[in-house]
Amino acid sequence: MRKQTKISNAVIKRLPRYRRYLNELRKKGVDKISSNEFSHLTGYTASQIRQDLNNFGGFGQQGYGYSVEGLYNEISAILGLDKEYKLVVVGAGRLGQAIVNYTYYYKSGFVVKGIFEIDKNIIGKNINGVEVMDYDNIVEYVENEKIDIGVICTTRDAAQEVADKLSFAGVRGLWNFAPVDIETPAHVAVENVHISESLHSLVYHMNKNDEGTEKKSRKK
Amino acid sequence: MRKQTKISNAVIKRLPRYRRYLNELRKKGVDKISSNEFSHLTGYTASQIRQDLNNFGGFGQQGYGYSVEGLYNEISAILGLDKEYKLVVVGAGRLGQAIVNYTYYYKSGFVVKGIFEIDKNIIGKNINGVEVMDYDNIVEYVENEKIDIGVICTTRDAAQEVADKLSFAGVRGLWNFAPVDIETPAHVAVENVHISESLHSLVYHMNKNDEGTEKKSRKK
DNA sequence: TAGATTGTTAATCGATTAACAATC
DNA sequence: TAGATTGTTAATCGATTAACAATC
Repeated sequence: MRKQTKISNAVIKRLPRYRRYLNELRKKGVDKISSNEFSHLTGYTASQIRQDLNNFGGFGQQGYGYSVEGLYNEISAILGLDKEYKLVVVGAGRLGQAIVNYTYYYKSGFVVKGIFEIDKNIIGKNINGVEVMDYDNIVEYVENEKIDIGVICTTRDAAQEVADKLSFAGVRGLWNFAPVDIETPAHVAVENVHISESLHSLVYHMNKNDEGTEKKSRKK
Repeated sequence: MRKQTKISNAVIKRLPRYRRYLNELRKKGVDKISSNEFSHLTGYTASQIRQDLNNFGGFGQQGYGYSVEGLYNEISAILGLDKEYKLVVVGAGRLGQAIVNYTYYYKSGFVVKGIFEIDKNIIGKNINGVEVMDYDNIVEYVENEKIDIGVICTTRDAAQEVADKLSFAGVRGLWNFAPVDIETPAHVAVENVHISESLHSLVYHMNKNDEGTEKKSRKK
């Protein structure tokens, strides 16, 4: 069904970014864009944009460009963002709460069905309209509610065990925020988000910027 | 001073990961490791590990391997994680709170000095021991306290303006969580963290996993 | 010393960019 | 039609892997 079976991950990582810019154009009422204009906007070369898109099909029209709305929809479909996904969050700490909140506001298509906790003091409470439930009941819940994605907002030490439980219960994907690399069976996709690593790389670039410019670094 | 002036970003992005694994080894009391053993642990090839490290110097010893503690310290120094950084967070919503919390627990070397808000109802409160201050006073504060890093936890629409203000006030780096790509002057480093993009890529891989396996996807 | 493992050069692989014919 | 811009092939560039001599 696909033109090629193997599409490189570098390409996949660019699609959400293309989509984000297309969404903004769409909201501004722009209805067509050329790869060249899109290049200026996104910072990717026109060649790369066309190359990337043509992994999935010819979405443009020669002499005209791409339909903003059309391309937005195509990319959404490629990523699977034209469907709805049910999530559970494990861990009701500030990070878990932020994710619930974030998903609630920004992400149509993603519905947080429940938050699971081991702390009995929090169980039964309500975060942004989502019930905090007992972690002991998570397997049953995930099975019954046919949950698609588990979001891991636990400590590092608990994360792999939670991942195993969720995989066993039948989730199709894990979105992990604990600072470990989670391992999953082949049929369960996983995305390990290491927020602190981006901070480390920021610090590296900060210090590199300053190299040899110590004198003029801070005005006043 | 550096062996090469230009080290590729791909290399830099791997360093925090190396460092994380080294830290775990260190805590377990392991004191030496070969590139081959480290390869099994991290998933990178031994060749790549040695290649990466030799961008910065010869940290190993032939016939022996690398000192875990020593390499951990070297990588920390390369990244600049042997110094302290003062941060301010802009936006005291759940995301801002989560970052304060996160930084508080996980990240020695990063001190959140203040959180800035426009909402008068929140100003004056206290989050994890950090005072919520009036956004109107941010430039003065950043200048006086010599803040290194600004963390942007605002809405998309406010983000660039906040970035401009912080850059003007003299921060050396911006860690941006708003769903836009922030632009900064050349002397201000920036890391745009797009959490939702990792969710999109997770969804792609989830659906790809399921392709042609619809029949056997969910047991029971 | 012999064995092990690094540091480093050379070979391969993959991803990006350039070029241009196809076509709207 | 002429002009513009895509889709796609070919060329280039960079990053990863393999190989091995240096050396602890």
